[in-house]
Amino acid sequence: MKIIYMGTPDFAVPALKALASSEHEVCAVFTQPDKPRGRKQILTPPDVKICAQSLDIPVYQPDSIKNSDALEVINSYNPDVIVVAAYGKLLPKAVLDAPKFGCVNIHGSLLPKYRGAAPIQQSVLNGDKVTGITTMLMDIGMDTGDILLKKETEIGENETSGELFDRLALLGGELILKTLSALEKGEITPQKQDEGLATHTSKIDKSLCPLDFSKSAFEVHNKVRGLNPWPVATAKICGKNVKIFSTRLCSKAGKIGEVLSINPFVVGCGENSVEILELQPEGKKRMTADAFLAGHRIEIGEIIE
RNA sequence: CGCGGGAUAGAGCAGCUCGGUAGCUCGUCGGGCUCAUAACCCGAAGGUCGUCGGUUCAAAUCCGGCUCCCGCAA
Repeated sequence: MKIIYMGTPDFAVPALKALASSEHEVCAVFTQPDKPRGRKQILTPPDVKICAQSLDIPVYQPDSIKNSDALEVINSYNPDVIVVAAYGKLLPKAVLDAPKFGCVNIHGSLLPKYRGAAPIQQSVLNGDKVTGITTMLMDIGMDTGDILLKKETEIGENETSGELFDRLALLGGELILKTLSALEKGEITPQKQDEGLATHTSKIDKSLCPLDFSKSAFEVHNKVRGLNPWPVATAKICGKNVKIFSTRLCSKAGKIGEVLSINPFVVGCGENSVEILELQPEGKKRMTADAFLAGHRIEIGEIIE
């Protein structure tokens, strides 16, 4: 099939690669405009653009996909299908209707659960045991289109959003190939989503970062995993903001926020406790809890916020 | 010139105001204790104090330039 691919971050790269090395033809890639990133605000191209360029696929970065120019470009390629993965913009009806097979989205959850912006982080934040990838025929709504195929995967007890992202991105690549070949042969009957089961996720935001040790250890641990690698959960230790990169569940019991042990570094929660493994004080580099404690006099019984 | 923290032994920190012997915790190595140990005791090795220059009898410390790392904001 002749494909136009739309995607932006690293999550969308494996599927693009999978398509490019398949029997299908990726004739053009749409991605978000380069954006300033990092401390120096350097203009950085999206990962999908870098990948597309290395594959010698033409790249388009319109500010808006809603104007007629974009539609003209799309029509000029006369695509059989548009594949969308974390593109970052809603597509207008004219674009949805342009390709013969419509627009197929690769979504990082088992729809209709977790429609919207951050399904992968949300599944980790909620401590789900299972998640997956869904391919669906896009319609006007936010992830409301008819479902084509699903692929489940288990979430590890200590798996971070970043790790899950990487795995799901690869699964997405596999699933989109299956989806397209089945779609082409007419072997798929699109399934309506069950609106009664639908849930929606909003964007992840830094206001989620501060840890609340009055919550159960499970919830604290899920927050640490779910916000890694971005924006990363934080706690106040020795009066400073400290990012908490990784934790492990621990069954010791103690007061909320109380340091229960120094080696390992265990902090009491509302229920049970968590062992802090890796952290980063503001202005410092990321380090193990061991290293941090070597230079900071923290006593057993001290309270952390 | 967006705001701010930082660079000292393999790791993490103190020392800098007030210039004068390189310090702490951990790790490493050796020894001891112990049925045993990641526990405890004794000892040792390991640092051009980021870099270049200035002031000074004397600079980790005071002054100026440079490089690199990081947090916030975006």
